[in-house]
Amino acid sequence: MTPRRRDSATIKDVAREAGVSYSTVSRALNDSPLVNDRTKRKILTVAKRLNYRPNVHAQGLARGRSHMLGFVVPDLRGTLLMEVVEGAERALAEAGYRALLLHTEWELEIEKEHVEYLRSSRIGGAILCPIGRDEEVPWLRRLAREGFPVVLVDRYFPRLEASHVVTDNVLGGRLATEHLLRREHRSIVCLSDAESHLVTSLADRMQGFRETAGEAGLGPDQAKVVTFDLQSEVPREFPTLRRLLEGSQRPRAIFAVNDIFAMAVYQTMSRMGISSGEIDLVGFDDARMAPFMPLPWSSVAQPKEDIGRRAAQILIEMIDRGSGHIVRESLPPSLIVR
Amino acid sequence: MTPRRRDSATIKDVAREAGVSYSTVSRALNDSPLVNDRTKRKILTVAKRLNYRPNVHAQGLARGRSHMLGFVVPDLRGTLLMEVVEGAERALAEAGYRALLLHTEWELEIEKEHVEYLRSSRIGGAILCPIGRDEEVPWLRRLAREGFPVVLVDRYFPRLEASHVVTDNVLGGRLATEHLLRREHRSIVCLSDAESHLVTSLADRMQGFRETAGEAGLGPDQAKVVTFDLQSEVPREFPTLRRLLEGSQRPRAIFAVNDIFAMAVYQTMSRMGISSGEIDLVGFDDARMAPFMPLPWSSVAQPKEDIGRRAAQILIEMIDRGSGHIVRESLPPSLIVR
DNA sequence: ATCCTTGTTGAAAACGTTTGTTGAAGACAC
DNA sequence: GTGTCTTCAACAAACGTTTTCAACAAGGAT
Repeated sequence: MTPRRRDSATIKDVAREAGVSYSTVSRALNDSPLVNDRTKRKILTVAKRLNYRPNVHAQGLARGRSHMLGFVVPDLRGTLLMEVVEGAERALAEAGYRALLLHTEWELEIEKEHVEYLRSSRIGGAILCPIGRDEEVPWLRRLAREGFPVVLVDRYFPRLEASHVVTDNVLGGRLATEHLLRREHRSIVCLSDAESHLVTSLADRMQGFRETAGEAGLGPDQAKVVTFDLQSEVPREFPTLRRLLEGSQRPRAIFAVNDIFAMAVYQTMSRMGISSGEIDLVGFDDARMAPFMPLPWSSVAQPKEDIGRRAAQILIEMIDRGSGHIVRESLPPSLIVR
Repeated sequence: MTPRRRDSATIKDVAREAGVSYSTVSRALNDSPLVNDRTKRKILTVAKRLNYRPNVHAQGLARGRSHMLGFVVPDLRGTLLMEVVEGAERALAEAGYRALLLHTEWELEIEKEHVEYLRSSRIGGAILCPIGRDEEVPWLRRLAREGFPVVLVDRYFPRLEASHVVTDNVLGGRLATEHLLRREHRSIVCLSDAESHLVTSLADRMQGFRETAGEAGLGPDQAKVVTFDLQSEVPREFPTLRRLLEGSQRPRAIFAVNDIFAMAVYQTMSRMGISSGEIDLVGFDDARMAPFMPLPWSSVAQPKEDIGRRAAQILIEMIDRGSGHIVRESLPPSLIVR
């Protein structure tokens, strides 16, 4: 082999310099109790002087696992994942782990590739936000079955044996609805996505809405659900919303299951000349743009960073303890009143 | 060593199964010309059948370099970096590279740690968005000097021997100003940050503004620069802006050097009851929330994804070619008129 | 004295690749 | 036949760690 530029001191350099064998150096660096304190101190001094840093590949090879993890996310453009990733990265960094960031671009095929890559590259574990709907996740199932440490965020599959951390979306829907009830509304519209039954988080928010409205004695007419499909609406015109807001008996209280919808409502109101005082609007997600709006609306804030942080903690726990113990957590959201 | 669970077939399993030595398998997998085509095909078939995937750590160790790179960014909350990272990740993934995401949290000390980590862990290279102001970057300088492949994004240091990819901010300032001039304004206010002289991107935008205004014959009174410090303003009240917009001789054309400032202007106008038709506002960054505003303003859009993509390409080039060739690129922004 | 501890160290075998070197077999010219 | 070239495959030595095992010394109990 051609000699390579030596990037950094190795364990052998330290050993030679300190006058001990390199196994002793390894032990000293890993703070093993098998090495004398004086020797340990000497070795650490030498290591620092030589600016020794371990070769992660050699460590990964010898240990059979590494301190590298993976994030697999569709993308970061939504209102949630960027902060989740940041929170997780923060917690991981504190524990000495690093994570690869892999985007699936909302493609099942790419997701599968990334997951396979993680498995085969002896990466320690992963935090996933899968795009698959429930049952179309054979590789996820395989992953879990084979004991690869995985934590799902923002999504859960009831029948999948894997840890997850999500927002308590039922509670979120409840908070939003209670807020509107507290303001004396006896008739509330819940604005949701046409495909909400496929997305557990949205379905849960609506369930919270229905439960709370029901408990308050609101009938089906007073607690209506209106769905629309943001993609298929005429760009930026939202005919569905115009229809909803037309006429004098327009709703006075709207719970939008996410802030993108709330934004659409707000924009439509503004276009139709409806003053923002006329309708009580509650969104969900506490999107970054929300507080910047001229007349910001209230929103249910997800504990985004905490989701990431908890997911990281759980993952690290699984790795360090080698436990296959499954943890399912729903973190409580909070209502931001504006 | 305790026997470990065998995660995946190794090169030796393939060799045994195919009836050849494992060095031949390695060569076949790397498509070396030193192995017969028939043998190669057979080996590839067996490898696929056994679901062989190389162990990245072993490869990294043997090759002395890896296909893992690093992103080092302050955070992703701004208007730019998230998309840059996405664009870069996309380009890297296509080329078979993966990247660790490391946040510096705007702390010099953490940045230094991350950079040191990358260097010592034999990572292949990195895309950096450093927080340091110009000369306080000794470790960056060291990195470049030692030939570690690095590409800077969104920032450049004139005296640093390192590649970078940035937006052509001078051109951006020019586009914004020309837009306002085209709309017959003979008096324009440029709203900038109090610390803009420390940030090359903002300084460049202002330079573009001054140049263009000067060429159009606007005097200092007609092309004023107003600076304010978003952090220190009374939260959400922006007294500086109120003062600016008070009175009948308020500016009719404002170029805000970023969309956060544009948002602040918009919000203040709204609070003061100034109709949005009264002032022509141009922002910078094309922030995600901009198009959602009830009356969106125009903005200079940075080629965010392209910055990431180009940075990735340059980095890969440096790594694959082993060339220390320095590439400095300014990508042109474009004006989004709304 | 012998035999166990206990504490500390070193030698050496992994971990799964890449790659320089060697050698075998066949082709071809003499 | 012998010699030289090619083509291909096997051998073996790295890469930098971790970890098992054996070794040795010092001390205490028998």
